[in-house]
Amino acid sequence: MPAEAKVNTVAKVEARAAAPASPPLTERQEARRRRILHASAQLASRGGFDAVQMREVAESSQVALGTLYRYFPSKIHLLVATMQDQLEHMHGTLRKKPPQGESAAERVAETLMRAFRALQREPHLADAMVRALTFADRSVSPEVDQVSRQTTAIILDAMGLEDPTPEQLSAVRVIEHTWHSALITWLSGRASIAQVRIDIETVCRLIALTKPEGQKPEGQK
Amino acid sequence: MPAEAKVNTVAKVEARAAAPASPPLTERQEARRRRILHASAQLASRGGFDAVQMREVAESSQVALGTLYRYFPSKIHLLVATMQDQLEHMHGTLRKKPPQGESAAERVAETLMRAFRALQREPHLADAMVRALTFADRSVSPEVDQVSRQTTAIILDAMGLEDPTPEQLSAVRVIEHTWHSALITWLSGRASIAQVRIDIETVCRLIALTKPEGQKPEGQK
DNA sequence: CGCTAATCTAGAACAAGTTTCAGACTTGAT
DNA sequence: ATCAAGTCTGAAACTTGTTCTAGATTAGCG
Repeated sequence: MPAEAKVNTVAKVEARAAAPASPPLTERQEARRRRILHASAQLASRGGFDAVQMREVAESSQVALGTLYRYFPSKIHLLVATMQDQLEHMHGTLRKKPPQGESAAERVAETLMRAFRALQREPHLADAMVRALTFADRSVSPEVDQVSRQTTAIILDAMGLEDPTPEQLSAVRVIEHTWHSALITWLSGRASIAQVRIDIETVCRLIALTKPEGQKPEGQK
Repeated sequence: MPAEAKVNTVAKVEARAAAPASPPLTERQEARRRRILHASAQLASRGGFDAVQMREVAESSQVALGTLYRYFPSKIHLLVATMQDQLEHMHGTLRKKPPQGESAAERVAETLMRAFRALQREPHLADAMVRALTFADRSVSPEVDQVSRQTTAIILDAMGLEDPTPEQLSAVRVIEHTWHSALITWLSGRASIAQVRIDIETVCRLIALTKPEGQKPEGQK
């Protein structure tokens, strides 16, 4: 079925007519790219950020070092792309069984906790991806932004919103901030799993505050 | 006995804020340490994280490379210590002119925005410190924790709280998460200064939610 | 097919963080 | 003053991310 567009991490950022922005990849190139991402995720799963060594990735994916750098201009780019990959997969998984909570806040918290549990199964991989994400400098902005958009989409999905208000988008941004930072404190051993849950639940309360005026917060108490 | 006391885990220095009184450091050692931190901040101010090169720090502070590593076991340790230094200074500054807002939320937001403005004056230094902070792994946990405690203290100061409830501490943790993560998005050019302000103001609204029930939220609306 | 440009490969080379080592220097105790 | 233990220095070595080069392959095109 040709309808299967390349959902790949290669941003479908078309649009520019004149710009040679998105080169169509050959079969073999697409295969190389997949091998590289697979090797990256595999090495990351073993030993986290430090275990993803460019020479090893190149060898594992049977590609020359120079080629690896042609596909991903830095280790950070590679790991952020790996995260894009995983995020897509997770978004798909989450879509299949939407959260059950009554309020938007509950659903978002449930969704994030589900994602958190998935990360706990591969803590080293989580380490590599999250560290890369927060360490990324300006040269990786487009890719990091893409990850951010994907995360936003997941949260908005959980909220069940079509077109959020600016206020709601602010709340979502703050939730993302908390999510990333809480993950970091967990990964570096400074916060327990329980504490991450509390932080997520706490920040999700913000959602109730941003409801369009007519609605009253669906809180408990 | 030992000559110049063991500097090894110089970092495990008690939680004492700015106590040059108790450390087991010689005069000359204290001076070395200060030279190193000064060189670190200076180089960071010029070119950010990348400009802080251990060989340069060593040369600038007139210390052998091996000695630098004895004082700060890694570049990350060094930069986190630099941040501790700067934070102390900032806490002192903030104490002198406490924020004016009526509500706790307003005061915290004002305080963080003041800190943010200070960081904007030395964006490269901010880059070096914040990147180091979020990139730090478990081996730097004690030092990062110290920075976190200091930040918590600043926020609680702004709230005017003596003994916060667990709920309030959760809110403060979420505010810190947002603060760090928002800084990162700003440093990497993915968020504007205005957006950081909005995020800070948004998350500070959480404070009103965590008041012990007796008290009415001090906002109007 | 034959050509040209782009891509890929192997490997060396470079850069910066980190480690190691022998020898000179300090310090505090005897 | 002397000595043992701990510290500092200078320099080299090692590690891993990144860049560069020359030659082999591949892709697209007339």
